[in-house]
Amino acid sequence: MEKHLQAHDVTPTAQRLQIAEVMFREPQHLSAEQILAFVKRSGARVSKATVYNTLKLFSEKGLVREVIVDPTRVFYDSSTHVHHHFYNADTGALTDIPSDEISFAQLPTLPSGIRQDDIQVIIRVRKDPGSN
Amino acid sequence: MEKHLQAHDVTPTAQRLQIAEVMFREPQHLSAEQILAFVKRSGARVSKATVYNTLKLFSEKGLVREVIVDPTRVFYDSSTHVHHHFYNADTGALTDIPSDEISFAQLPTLPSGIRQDDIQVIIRVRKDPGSN
DNA sequence: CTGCTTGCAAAGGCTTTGCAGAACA
DNA sequence: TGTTCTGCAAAGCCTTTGCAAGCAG
Repeated sequence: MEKHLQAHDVTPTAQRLQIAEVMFREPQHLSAEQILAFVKRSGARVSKATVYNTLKLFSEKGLVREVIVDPTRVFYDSSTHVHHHFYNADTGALTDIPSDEISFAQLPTLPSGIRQDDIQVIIRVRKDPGSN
Repeated sequence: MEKHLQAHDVTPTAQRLQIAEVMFREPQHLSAEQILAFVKRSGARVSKATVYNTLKLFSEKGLVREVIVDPTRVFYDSSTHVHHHFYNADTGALTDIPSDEISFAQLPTLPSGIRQDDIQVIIRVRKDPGSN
């Protein structure tokens, strides 16, 4: 884990390692709040500010990916490879779309001088009212 | 315009018409703040709360579409048909991807009891550092 | 009258910031 | 010793809410 951070040019401190531990123990999507709770639950002492600082640093360094899908909070995705999401508007749950279930026939060309940073497909779903 | 609101089951009040006027005079993406500024600039008296209430109502009634792409604010899109966006992370500008430039080869099947609410492709772009 | 709408100000929730102390090289 | 990192509390920003006054049918 220490090597993983260093490989991304992130100095591994105790707090960063604890946050990384939570994020990378399995592929998942967590809000800052949830990450803070998990880290504290594991017995560590980390402040909210450090969680935010660290997540920002991680996303700049390519360790995690920000998922902007809920106007009230940012989710951090521990999988950085390109993949897409279902967002359940009823429950707030964010789940991966299996990569073999979605693909593009055509993608746009970018204006010159512009680089693609990320592509995200978000399929917003909710409970079918007819199935109640 | 009045008919347009009524057709979507929205009682046309003075404030709602003024907001609709701004939103629908051309296809565009605006934040609540920007909409408030435009409405005021046009000489009307509308409160911030009413702008928020109205945009929420409009999006519930399918008159506008919320675009969640910037963690700090919601954009409202006056085009409600399915289409996708470039988001310029440097400038905050949101622009449409021409619909003939993007298409899917495959889309996922949804779990039963779940209905698709919306699908959005967001291509986040930024200035190419190599082109400076 | 009765219910919906508006507006002001206050409250709320997430995130950032200022700054002093701690940790590290 | 100098730089980076951490943490607390306060500040900031966008958005929502409470509630009284206004309006419409």
